[in-house]
Amino acid sequence: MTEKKTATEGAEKKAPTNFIHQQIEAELAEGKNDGRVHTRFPPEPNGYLHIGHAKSICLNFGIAEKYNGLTNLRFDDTNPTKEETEYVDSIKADVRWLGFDWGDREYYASDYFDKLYEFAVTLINRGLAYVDFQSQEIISQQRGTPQRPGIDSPYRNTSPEENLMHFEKMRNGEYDEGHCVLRAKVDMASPNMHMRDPLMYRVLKKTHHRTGDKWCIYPMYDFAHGQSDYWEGITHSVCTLEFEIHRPLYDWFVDELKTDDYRPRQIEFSRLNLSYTVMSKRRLLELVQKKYVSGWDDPRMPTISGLRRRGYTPESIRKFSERIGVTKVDGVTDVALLEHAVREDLNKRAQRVMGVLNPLKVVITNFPEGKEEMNQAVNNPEDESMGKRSVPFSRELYIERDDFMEDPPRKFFRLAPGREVRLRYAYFITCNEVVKDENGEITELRCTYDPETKGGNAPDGRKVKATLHWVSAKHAVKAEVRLYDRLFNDPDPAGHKDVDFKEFLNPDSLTILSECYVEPFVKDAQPLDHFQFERIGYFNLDPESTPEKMRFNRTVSLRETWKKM
RNA sequence: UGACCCGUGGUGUAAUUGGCAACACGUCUGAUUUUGGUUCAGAAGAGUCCAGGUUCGAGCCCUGGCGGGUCAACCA
Repeated sequence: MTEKKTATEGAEKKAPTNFIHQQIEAELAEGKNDGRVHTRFPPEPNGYLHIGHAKSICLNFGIAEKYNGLTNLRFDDTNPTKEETEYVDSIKADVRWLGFDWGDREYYASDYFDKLYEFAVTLINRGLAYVDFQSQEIISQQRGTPQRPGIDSPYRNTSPEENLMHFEKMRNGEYDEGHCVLRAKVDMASPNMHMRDPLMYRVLKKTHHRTGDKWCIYPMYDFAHGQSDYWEGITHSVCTLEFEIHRPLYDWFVDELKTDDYRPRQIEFSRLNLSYTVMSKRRLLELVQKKYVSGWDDPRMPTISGLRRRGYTPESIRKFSERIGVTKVDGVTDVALLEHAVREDLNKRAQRVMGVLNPLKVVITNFPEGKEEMNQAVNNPEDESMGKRSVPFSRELYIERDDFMEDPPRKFFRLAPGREVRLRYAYFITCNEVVKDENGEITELRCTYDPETKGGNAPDGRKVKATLHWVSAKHAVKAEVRLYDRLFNDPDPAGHKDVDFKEFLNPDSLTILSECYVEPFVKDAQPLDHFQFERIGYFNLDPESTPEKMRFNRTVSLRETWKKM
């Protein structure tokens, strides 16, 4: 239930300072905005949120928390051809799951369509906007290149009256899609392409997920975003680097709108790139649509929903976001940092349990047939309050195939012929016989146990070099376990100019083990419950798991310092 | 041939705003251990893209290079 906590709980008020915090503090010192700090998280509802968004969410809500401000959730829904309520719902669920609360400040760019329209009319009246009837190609040509200035559109000096009439007609649906657009009259010679008379409105005869068929013209993002921030009283518009070049345009629009000194200040930071994965919504959408993964919440996806299903906790994601910091340098963050964050979190909270992934049968020849014993096991050595549980022991067990070697190398100190090891929380056992089938495959181990070592300690003080996990064959729950590996083989799959990122898909990113045995304790587990399978890794119960066929996802393996040679 | 942004160990960040480069991850030792986990102790690894300049002193300031990124969607 700790996952229900809001991010504002906890006492770590001294969050690491970054350049954005520094700028805010400098402004606060100047008394800007009357000391008010107000941020926003502005996703477009055209896809699911990913870990990169989590960074932004943590940053924005973190700023508000640190400086006693507020954060709005605003959907930038200016393009009805790509946006859907399914995405709106998933985004809200993900932000909440991460532990953040936007109160009643849930906004939509579409809330401002009327005001935006009025503002466009104002700009037309001021001679700062005009309707252009040229084709997309011509407009694009006239815009020039970054190196060469653009040239004026022949419609650039149409009178406000005429523009008004045309704009009205656009709104009334009298012009077809693509027939004309409304453009801002800024500067066709600007070195900044975005200032070369950018589009404000286009005709789109599409039904909008919120405004229905009320409009057949829709504002461009660039014409809506800055004003939305302004109307919401946002003081700091934090966004990613690629919008840096848009900033002068946003400022230009807001300067035409504002009535006093207040203007949102945009600050850009570098988006998160994680090694061995892709982070653009376009590519993630492609993976989903072309079925390279099972969906947006496939546990291999870097989406919030994927990470959740994989077994990541909100706390671990927030901790990760905090640790990677915020800068303008764009690089690639090693997934190892993310993995460390979950391990650290899960180590402290995950219920320990024994589960055998690749079973090898063990018969304890001197243990009476039909006899059963219960052993006490610690639920979490990191948290005594989690108590203990009983684990059944009997004559026939399963151990991990990897924990036995017939001809072990020097550094292998698990079970081998003639060798004694400890079964965790149970007894010392010694392997006496290796049973094989006609192919030479080991099918069973015959061992003896030492009754004196009950609980796992020898009264004579003798030691064993290894402790194995095990499960009683008769009592075990059979389960399916899904092992996940990185989705791509390349550290930067999207970073190759001539090779499609899908070329780097890892064919072994999912391994399904259908015959695993877990101790009966997990029977009552609920979807998403976290466990540590001792000596193996962290797992959680998949939402599609059923009591008849339990399914676990491996979140991350335990750190493994022993390397097989 | 343009404009803007960025360059600190392998990776992500820090450096009291000009004072002998710090932290985390990762890696490698060793100790402890009924999880080859955790924990603990320790080590290696950058002299801050390069070259000049200012200064008693530069990762921080200036100049010029070099390298990387972004920008020419009726996408956001």
